[in-house]
Amino acid sequence: MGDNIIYHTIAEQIIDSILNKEFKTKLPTEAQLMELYGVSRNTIRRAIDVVFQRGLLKRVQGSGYFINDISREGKLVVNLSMGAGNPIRVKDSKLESKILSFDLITADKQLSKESKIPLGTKLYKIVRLRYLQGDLYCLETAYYVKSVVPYIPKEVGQRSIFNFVKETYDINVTNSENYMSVTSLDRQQAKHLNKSIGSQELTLTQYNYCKNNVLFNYSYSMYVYPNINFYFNSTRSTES
Amino acid sequence: MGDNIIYHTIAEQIIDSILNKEFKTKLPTEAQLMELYGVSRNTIRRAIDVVFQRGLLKRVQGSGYFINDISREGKLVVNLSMGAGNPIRVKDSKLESKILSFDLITADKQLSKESKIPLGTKLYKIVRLRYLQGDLYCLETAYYVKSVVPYIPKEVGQRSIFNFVKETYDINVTNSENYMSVTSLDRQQAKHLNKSIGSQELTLTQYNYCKNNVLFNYSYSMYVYPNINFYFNSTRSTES
DNA sequence: ATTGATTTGTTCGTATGTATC
DNA sequence: GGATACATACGAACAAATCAA
Repeated sequence: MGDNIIYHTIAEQIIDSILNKEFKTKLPTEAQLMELYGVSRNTIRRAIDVVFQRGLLKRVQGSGYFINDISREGKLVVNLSMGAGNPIRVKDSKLESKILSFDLITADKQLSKESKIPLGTKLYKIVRLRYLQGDLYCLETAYYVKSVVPYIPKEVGQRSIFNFVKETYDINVTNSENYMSVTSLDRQQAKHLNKSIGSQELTLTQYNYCKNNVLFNYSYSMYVYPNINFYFNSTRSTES
Repeated sequence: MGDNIIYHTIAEQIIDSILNKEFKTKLPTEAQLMELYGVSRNTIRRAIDVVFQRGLLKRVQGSGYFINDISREGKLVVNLSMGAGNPIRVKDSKLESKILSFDLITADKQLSKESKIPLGTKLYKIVRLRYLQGDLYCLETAYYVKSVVPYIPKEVGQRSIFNFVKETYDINVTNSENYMSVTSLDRQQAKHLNKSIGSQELTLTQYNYCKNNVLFNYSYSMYVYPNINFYFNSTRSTES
């Protein structure tokens, strides 16, 4: 089940400490963290790298690691660097779903072209409306590769499919490719979202890979939650 | 000027090799790269990490590093993991600008609240329309912190301000915070972009930091280029 | 189907450089 | 200037996944 890779588990513990406000403005120093977790400096730095890549830290040489505040005045911020399955990592945030369709399909030419999933691949196709704290959040169309995820019971569609896949098949997301765009609603989409036809909505298209870059999920979601913001962090060294 | 940090320069060379199609589907093995650049395995792996974080690779244990194709059928893909200053890293892509306003201002309460830039900070405020290959690309409103970037000549607004800042003050972007959202155009914005008032447009808000996390740029840009997609890559270890 | 070689992943140790306080 | 704290780079060993014989 779990993960016995040290730096991963330390990273998760540091993240939890940040979210639980045990670490408030600054992380302990590397030396203190080495002491705390009983590992080498390299391992601590690997763990901190992970936390940093989640967009939770600023690092200042000679000074320390400072905890990032990514909130925006009056806006819902979804941290995409944090994980697609549960991007909103707040204790009391409740995400509910209403299934609109649930099918086992075979990738046709159209889908294959738009998604690059090989023609003929067997997929679960699940369309659902999602609600955050009772408010309409997004319209999601998700495909799961059957050869990786052999079976999804329909009831699971009402809660987190990622959690089900994790608990049942021990499949974790290790890598995601994300595309943000705006798309126009067609008649049916508009109806489901209580919007007018042609309305431009923020759309996130995702490819989720599990261990060793095996694709297990492809999805696109149209977000209608008011003032929603997708956050992510990027780093660069130098440019050519 | 330049950067004598080995793994950064190796990373840049690998990226160039990928973009120039010298490496086509796969990177050489770590052992070969160690040989090629005459450095230790750790350093090669650090360099590869950088390339990976740019969203250019898939890594498969026991097999190798595979080059990612992030293109999408009939769509312009901007790789945000790659660098905000020049996200479109193609030789013949030409980005031109038309300055709408250019001012030296002081952060007021409103700006300070929305951007978290301290009240009273002296800033260059530059509003411009940007054109990609002659086609309207975005409406950008950018603020540069004067204490970090002492002077920007107005003419520079027509080309890359990031390049100017880099060449003149040796300031590089090392970290960016990005927020994607949709915003409604006000009357003036609509006029500049040839859209109707209230039209919903894809908006990227960015905070760009230079060495040791000093903020030097804050901006928001509304993108109207048809079918534009913003790509970025995210990785996870395990989830709680 | 097993083995063995190849290739990437994790973890340790150590030394030195550089920015901040 | 000195102490603290993060950054870079080397070397080494073993683990785990893949691939080919």
